[in-house]
Amino acid sequence: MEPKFIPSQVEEKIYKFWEEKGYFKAKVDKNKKPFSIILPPPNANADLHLGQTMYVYEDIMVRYHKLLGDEVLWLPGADHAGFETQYVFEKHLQKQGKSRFDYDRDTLYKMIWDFVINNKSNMENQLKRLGFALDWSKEKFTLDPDIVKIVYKTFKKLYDDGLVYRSERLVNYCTKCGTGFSDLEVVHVERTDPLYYMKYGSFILATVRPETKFGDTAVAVNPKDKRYKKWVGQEIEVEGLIGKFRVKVIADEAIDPKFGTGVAKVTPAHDMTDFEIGKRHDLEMKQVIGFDGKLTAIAGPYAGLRVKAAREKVVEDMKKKGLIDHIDENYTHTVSTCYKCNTTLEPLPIPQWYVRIRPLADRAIKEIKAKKIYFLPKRFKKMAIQWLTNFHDWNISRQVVWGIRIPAWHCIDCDHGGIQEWVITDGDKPEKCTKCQSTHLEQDIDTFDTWFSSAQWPYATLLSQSGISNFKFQISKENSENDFFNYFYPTSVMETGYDILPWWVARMIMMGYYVIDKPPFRLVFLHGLVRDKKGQKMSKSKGNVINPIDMVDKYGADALRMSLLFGAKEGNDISMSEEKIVGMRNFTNKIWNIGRFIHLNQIPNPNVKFQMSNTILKELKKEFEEEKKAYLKNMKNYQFTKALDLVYDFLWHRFADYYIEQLKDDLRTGKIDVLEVLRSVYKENLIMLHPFAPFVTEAVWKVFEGEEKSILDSRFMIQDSRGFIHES
RNA sequence: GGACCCGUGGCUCAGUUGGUUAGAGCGCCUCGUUUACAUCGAGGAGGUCAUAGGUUCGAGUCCUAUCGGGUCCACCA
Repeated sequence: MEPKFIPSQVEEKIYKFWEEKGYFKAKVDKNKKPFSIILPPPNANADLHLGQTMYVYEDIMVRYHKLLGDEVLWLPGADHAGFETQYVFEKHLQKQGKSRFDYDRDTLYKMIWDFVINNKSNMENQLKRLGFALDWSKEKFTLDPDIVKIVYKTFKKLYDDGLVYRSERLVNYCTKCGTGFSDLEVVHVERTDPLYYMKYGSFILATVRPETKFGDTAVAVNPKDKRYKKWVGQEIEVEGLIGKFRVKVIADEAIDPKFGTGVAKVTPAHDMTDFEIGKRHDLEMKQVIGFDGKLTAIAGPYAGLRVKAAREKVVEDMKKKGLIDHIDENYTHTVSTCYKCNTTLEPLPIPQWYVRIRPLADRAIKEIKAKKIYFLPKRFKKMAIQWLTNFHDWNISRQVVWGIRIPAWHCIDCDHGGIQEWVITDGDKPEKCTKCQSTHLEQDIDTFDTWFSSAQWPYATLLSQSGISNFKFQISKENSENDFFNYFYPTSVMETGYDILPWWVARMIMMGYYVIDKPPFRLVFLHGLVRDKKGQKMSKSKGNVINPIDMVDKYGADALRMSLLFGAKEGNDISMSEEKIVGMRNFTNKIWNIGRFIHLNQIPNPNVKFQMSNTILKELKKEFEEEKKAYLKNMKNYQFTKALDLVYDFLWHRFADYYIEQLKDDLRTGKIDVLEVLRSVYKENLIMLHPFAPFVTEAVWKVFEGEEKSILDSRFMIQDSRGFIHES
């Protein structure tokens, strides 16, 4: 044995050994208890970041359950990450002086496909470098044909059940990224903008968006506002920049009499509230801002200007005409921005597909309250319910090429008074329009929100394992012919960062119950965010990012893994620093050297007699039993940090610093009882440590037991109250 | 406007149903290297547990308020 543990010499060899010997492969074994986790699928085109190394919690659970003797499935996957990936790819194109508009849809899709597939193995290799005991034979990609098929079927079922509908309401649209979003992707930013009090016919009213006035189709006041009562129902004439125009005065509860002058212009095409008012009063929609972020022809001479420039010009011209009463320069309000590029989002009228959320969310809330799904830490249960309670209908259409195209076709021939007839299938192009039998059908150009497919990930991945030809997609029924699915679904644990609770976890619960009538998982275990050593968020711009693979190269996977747990509580944010990883590297070396010392001295002297009466040995055995008991209790309760802490402290500061020092001479003189106790206590500690530090424990194990042996064949031996030792 | 988290030695954090002299890692100080490990060992300094009340025989731990830091949500033009 080397005097130091050198991870780079053993890690890859050991991982390959595990894979080749099938230690990570799961199969249906009804004599064993199943334990299953679906890995949150990392973005296929991106490198792993430190946040994703937190999935080490899953590896800990997985290996722990293997050592308990359970049948374990940890299923890997990759996410096509629609909009995210397209965004990255566009940056990529920009560097070459190109843009996505230089290519047609199919070409662009093919290019992104190649880009992603080329990068996908990166992410996979990085998961392997971390030692994750994933069953690679079951890996899925969100764009695998069988997964796509399941996504289509889910969509069709939702549609058939009336839970998907098409609506022309306003969507938060990013004119730079060229797509609309769901509520969750909108980032609200506080901003100080001028509030313009402008002369508007007989009124003065306040607005931050004078450039949208060309789309005004009413003026609204609160019905209880006495000041303006007499005007309600009348039409007023307004002197505008492009001539006089007439609008109705309407009364609506949405108007706050205390805001501004209590009068508001109503622009149904560009403001969420105004849109609702417009619906209530049957107002016309005039779109002033186009999808390119420029004003439309309606704006007359201002057409073609971008929003910001248009606003400045409009204000300037209004000032000249004396239409600005005064300006409040210190008005603070919140503005919706794009989470990706920070551009101010425009509410624009685009037809999109929506999921009717209430029935799905209510079911999820009911089941969570009935404790069908548990949360750790407990506080996230409350958060999940709060989220599910506040969800609005979910816009699942994205104006993005990279993704699963929505299986909806509309008929070109029968345009019923502007309302399109849609035919939804589970993927195949329909033969003809159901209304007019026309064969002129055109597919929706939009793709699904990535989260729509990820929401189905647990059941989609497991259903697909039986092969696309014979999977059964039955609602509210047992998938009785799919053993694999029935054995591992519901999965045992969903472990992920708390930051995607609403985006992903809540939606998986909704979809899992809706499609399978069972929870997708029994327990939600949420980990915290990785921060730098000062507790600040890691970001490229701050330059405080730690690349996990660099750390693995330098200190070994075990060190990195343990540094993610050490001194942190499950679910809390964790401060990371290279110093911390160094500390854990030192521990892996300590583990190695304890083994080395025992190994070097394991030559029993036949002339020395057994001395089981040795009091230090008795003490050691007693302390070890206590350690192990506490360890198992903590592991069972998902208190992994505590379990690691226990072994760290025992092995280093008790076993090595105290007991070995005390027994050193006895060991060297070849006392077999001392050797055996030290050996067995040490080996049991290796097993306990294995979920945390799989490589060094396996490496030492092989030195002790032989190259072909694996610590993964070990089982926790538990002594019950009557003193019998058996597998747990 | 609503919700959540945090405030413990220089730094980053543990402290699970309230109970002996409040812990760890790193940092710092002193000492130690003939044969497992200097990626080591022995020893040490250092904390009014944010503040003020309250419950209790007893509170870092429960309750209330205040201050300070962070996060998330929210269609007031």
